[in-house]
Amino acid sequence: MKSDFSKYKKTAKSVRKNQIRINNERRILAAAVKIFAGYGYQGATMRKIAEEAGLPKANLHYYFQTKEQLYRQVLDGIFKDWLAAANTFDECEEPVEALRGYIETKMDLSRKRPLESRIWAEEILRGAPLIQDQLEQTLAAWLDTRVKRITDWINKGTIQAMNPRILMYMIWAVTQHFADFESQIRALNQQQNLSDEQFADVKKQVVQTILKGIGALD
Amino acid sequence: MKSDFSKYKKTAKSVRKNQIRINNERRILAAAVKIFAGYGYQGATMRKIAEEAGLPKANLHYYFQTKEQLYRQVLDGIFKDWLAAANTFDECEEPVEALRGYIETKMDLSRKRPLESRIWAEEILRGAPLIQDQLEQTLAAWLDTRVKRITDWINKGTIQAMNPRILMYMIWAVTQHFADFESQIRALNQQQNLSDEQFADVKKQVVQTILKGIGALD
DNA sequence: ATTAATCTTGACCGTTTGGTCAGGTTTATT
DNA sequence: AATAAACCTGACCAAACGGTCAAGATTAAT
Repeated sequence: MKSDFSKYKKTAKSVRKNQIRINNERRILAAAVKIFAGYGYQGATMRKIAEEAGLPKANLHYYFQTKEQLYRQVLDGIFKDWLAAANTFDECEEPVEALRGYIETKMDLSRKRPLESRIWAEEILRGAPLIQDQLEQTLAAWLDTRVKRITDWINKGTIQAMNPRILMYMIWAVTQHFADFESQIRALNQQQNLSDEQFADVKKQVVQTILKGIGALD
Repeated sequence: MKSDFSKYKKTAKSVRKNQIRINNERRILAAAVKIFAGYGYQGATMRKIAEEAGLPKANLHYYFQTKEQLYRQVLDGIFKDWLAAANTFDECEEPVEALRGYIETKMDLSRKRPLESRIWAEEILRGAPLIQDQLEQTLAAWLDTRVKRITDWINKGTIQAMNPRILMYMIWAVTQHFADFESQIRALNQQQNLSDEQFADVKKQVVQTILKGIGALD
C-alpha cells in the first residue's frame, strides 16, 4: 500500500515535470532542429547541438541518453505538427474548399517551419529508418480515410475520375518542395528567397493548377 | 624543344586514359553513388565505398584525392544526365507535347536512377554547398530560355496566363517526388514499391493534371 | 632487357565522434 | 536544518573517421 502510494506520487511528478527540465529539454530540442536540418542526422554532432543550445555536451546526454533518442523526439514533434495541419483537410465539405484549405495550410506550415520540413524530407530520403512504423500505421490510416472522401466526391461527380492517392502524392510533392528545395529556388530567383508576395503567388497558382487539373474548377 | 615534345606526349596520354584507370574510376564512382545515396554525404564513409567497390581504401585515395572530390564527380555526372534529359523540353513545338515529353522523361529518369535523384535532393536540402554555382549559372540560364518559350505560348493563347517559373517548380517537385520519397510511398502502398503499371498510371495522371491545370487540355 | 611510370596496399596518424562518469552544486521534500 | 533527489560538467575513453606514406607489384615505353 505504501509502495503503491509512492508510485503514484512519482508518476504525478514525472507527468508535471520540473520547470528546469521543461526549459532545458525545449532548449535542446530547438537547437537540435537547427543542427539536424542544417547538417543531416550524420552530419549533426552532439557538440554542435550543445554549442547551439549554450550547454555543455554532457548535459545533453543527461536529458537525452543518445543522439538517436534526441533525433527521435525531434521527429515525433514534427509528425505531430504535420498531423495537426493535415486535419484542415476535413474542415470543409466541398472539394474546392477542402483541398484549397489543405494545400494552403501545408504550404504555410512548410514556409513557417522549413527546418522541420527538411528534417522530415531527409529522413524519408534515407529510407525512413526510424519512422517507418509511423508511416505504415498512422499516416497510412490518415491517407485511407481521405482517399475515401475523395472517392465520394468522384462518385458524386464533383470532380473527375482519377486515382485519389496519386492526387495526394502530387499535393505533398508540391507543398513541401518550396521548403525542401529552397536553396535551388533561391539560386533561380536572383539569389533571393521568395518574398511574401511571391510566395502568395505560388500558393495561388498551385491551388489553381491542381484544382483545375482535377476538374474541380471551370 | 625536347621538353616541349614530352609535355605534349604527357597531355595526350592523360586525355586517353589508361584502361585500368578508366575501369577503376568507374567502379569507384558506381560504389560512391550507392553509398552517398544510402547514407548522405556525411554518413557515407570512404571505408563503406571501398567495400562496395571491392578495393582497399587507400586505392580510392589514389584515384580521388579526397572524399569531397569524389562526391563532386558524382554530382557532376548527375547534373550532366539531368541536363541531357532536360533537353527533351525543346523537341516539340506545341505546349501539350513539349510538356508531356518533358514530364515523362524526367519521371522516367527519376525512376530508372533513383539513387542519383536522391543524392541531388540531399545536396539541395543541405543548401547546395557544392553546386550553388552550377545552379546559379547553368540551371538558371536553362530555366530562363524555357520560361521564354512558355511565355510565348501564353502570348499566343495556347495556354492560360500564369507564372512560368512556378509551373516549372511544380513540375520538378512532382517528377522528383516519386524517386526521392520512394520509402514514404512504399509505406503507403502495402509496403510495395510502385509496379510498372502503377508508375505508368502515375505518369499519366501527373501529365493530365498539370496540362489540364494550365488550360492546355479540354 | 631495362627503365620509367603507374598502380596497389597494409600500416599508420592526428582528429573527431558519441558516450561515460565521478564528484560537485542546486533544488525540492520532510 | 537535514536529507534526498535532481541537475551539472570537466575530464576522459574506445572507436571510427579522412587521409598519408613507403615500399612493393604491375604495366608501358624505350
